[in-house]
Amino acid sequence: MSERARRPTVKEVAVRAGVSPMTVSRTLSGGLNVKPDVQQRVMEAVAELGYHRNENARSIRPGHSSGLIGVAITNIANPYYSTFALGVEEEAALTGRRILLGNTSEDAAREADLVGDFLGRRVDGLIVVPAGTTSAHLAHSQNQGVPVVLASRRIDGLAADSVVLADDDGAHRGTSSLLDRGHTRIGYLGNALSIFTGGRRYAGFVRALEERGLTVDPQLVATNQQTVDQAREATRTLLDAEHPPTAIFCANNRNAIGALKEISAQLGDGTRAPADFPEIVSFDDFELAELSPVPISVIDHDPRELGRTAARLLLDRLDGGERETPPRAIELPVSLRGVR
Amino acid sequence: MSERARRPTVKEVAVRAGVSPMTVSRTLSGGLNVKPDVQQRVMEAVAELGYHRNENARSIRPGHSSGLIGVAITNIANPYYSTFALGVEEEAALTGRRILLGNTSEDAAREADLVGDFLGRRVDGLIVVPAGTTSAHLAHSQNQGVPVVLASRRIDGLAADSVVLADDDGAHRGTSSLLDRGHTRIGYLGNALSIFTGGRRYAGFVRALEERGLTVDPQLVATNQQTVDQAREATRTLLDAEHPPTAIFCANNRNAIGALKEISAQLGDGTRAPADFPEIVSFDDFELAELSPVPISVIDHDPRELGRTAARLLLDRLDGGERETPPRAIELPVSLRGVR
DNA sequence: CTGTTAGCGCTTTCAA
DNA sequence: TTGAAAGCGCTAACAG
Repeated sequence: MSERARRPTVKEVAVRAGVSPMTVSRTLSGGLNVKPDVQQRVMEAVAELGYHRNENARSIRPGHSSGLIGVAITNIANPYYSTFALGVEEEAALTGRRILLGNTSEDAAREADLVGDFLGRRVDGLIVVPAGTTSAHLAHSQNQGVPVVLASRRIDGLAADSVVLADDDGAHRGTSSLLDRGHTRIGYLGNALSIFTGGRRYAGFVRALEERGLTVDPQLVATNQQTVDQAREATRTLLDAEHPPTAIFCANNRNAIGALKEISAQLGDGTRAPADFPEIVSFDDFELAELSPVPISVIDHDPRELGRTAARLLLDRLDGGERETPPRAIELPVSLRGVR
Repeated sequence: MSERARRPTVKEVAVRAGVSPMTVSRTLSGGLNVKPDVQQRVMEAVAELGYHRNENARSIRPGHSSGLIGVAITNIANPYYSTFALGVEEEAALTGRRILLGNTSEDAAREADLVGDFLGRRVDGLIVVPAGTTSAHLAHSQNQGVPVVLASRRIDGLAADSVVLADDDGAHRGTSSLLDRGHTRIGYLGNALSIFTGGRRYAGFVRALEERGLTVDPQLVATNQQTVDQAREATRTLLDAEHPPTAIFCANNRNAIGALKEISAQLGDGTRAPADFPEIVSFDDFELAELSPVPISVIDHDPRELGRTAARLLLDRLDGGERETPPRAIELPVSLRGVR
């Protein structure tokens, strides 16, 4: 590809500038105690050779860190998480740090692998949307002085900083708003109850019903949809039931979108009107919710801010005085918003 | 956070296992020429200490590489690019490599910074959705033996592998389909023509019109929308014109979504029917397109596959025999699909 | 089968 | 203001 397919080192820069490697190093770290004209020469050599300090070599020296933050996400392709990642990236970039990104596909074993790999790469810290409920790998990271921040989901028994949403409150308010509008048969579509958000949102849903003296009809509850297609399938089952719900609470955007797709498809045959279909409440806003053929409200929150907050918690531990403080558990508020 | 906030090294593992560092190293690299029982002891020490090889230290040794791929994307939060990133991540993970992710926000200077940083971290290669038309930083990367793959957009004058979409063909087919249905006043919403995809898609649009003896009406063309809100604004202008278009070609999902949002909002006042609004063709499929109040077709393609292809091109250079072959330019086909 | 030596690229410490 | 030495964690190459 080129005559010189090697990356220059301090030594080469030094030779070219006619100085010692130390002078190059000093110049590159601010130029303290280096004569201006020498600095000049060094910088020229750097430019001519296209030299970049080897950060990996630097990071193995005592005291130095890698400037890397490991981010383990369950599904990068979900706009919610990718926006989250953007928030992390932005905040990390402010401190000159970079993001090492890994996708866990909601698989705890993969997550553990990933964390091990991240530790091997000497990340300064970890931001994790945990896929499982085991925390050995994360506790291990902390034991080695690599702080962990949990985002969106917490893990019982792991003393780590965390940012989560007001899942219970949001689900409660969303469900209550449906009850206020007179609904009594309310369906529930969500991810597994064993997942932190799944369990909490379901709890809020149930609490709202029980406050009004209603009990949950198991026929109307489906809680294992991870993808839009699965959600759509579950919606079909709900709609085809003998007594279909008049409203559906969707615990996340995957499920809400699946529901809308199914409703829209069934409307397509022209035999029924939008009023024949349940109204929707979705935990998570999403693009084009306003095109819904049925009334929809969303429990809104800002994934980017979630990412920023997670990053700030971590950076506090790394750069701030928060080395040894007890874990902080932040719960970000959500807001209920009628979309149509 | 813990008593032992230090990361163990080979040496400590060696001491604990009662062997030399070399034996630890050998055991960890497959155990060739190490007695099984010694391996056993080493692995126990590794587990007890929670040891992870320092990849940064390994990577500075001659011949060894960092196992990192730098990915520079213009906007991670765009579902299109995050799905692209997923494709890259998946393919990279197959070779044990990780993704170093940076967001350029469509800013060429930031991209150059990012690339410099990536080189400093000794990435094995770079996958870039270029934000600008300058390529010095990328050529520089290649000169140092760090291959570059361009995705979605190419840069004139840079001899690098690339995967792009059949932009011209897709836009041509989409526009032609509108013409086939009798439209003659077709609006155009897109990103800047100076952006690779923007220019190519516009060219396909124009070509389709000209083939039918039509010329472009500048009043109906808006080409500087980067965000959904900007697209919505541009749509309003188009719809409010004296002779609004009867169809709109949207050059990407941001613009299509903005158009749908504006149309949906204007429908909300109840004074007009869907038939009063233009039909849409969108380059890029997107979630919930089928909820469109007006007929819509999409020019469909798979961003995940784009990511995978980009990664494969890069990995070929890294692991395969493709070190010195001339650049390969791949153009992925797209398909026109009526959504509603 | 195992250990010693040396050196990757860099920078802290010490000496000049 | 500059340089030489030493060592960060790791592992080829060479002994044994």
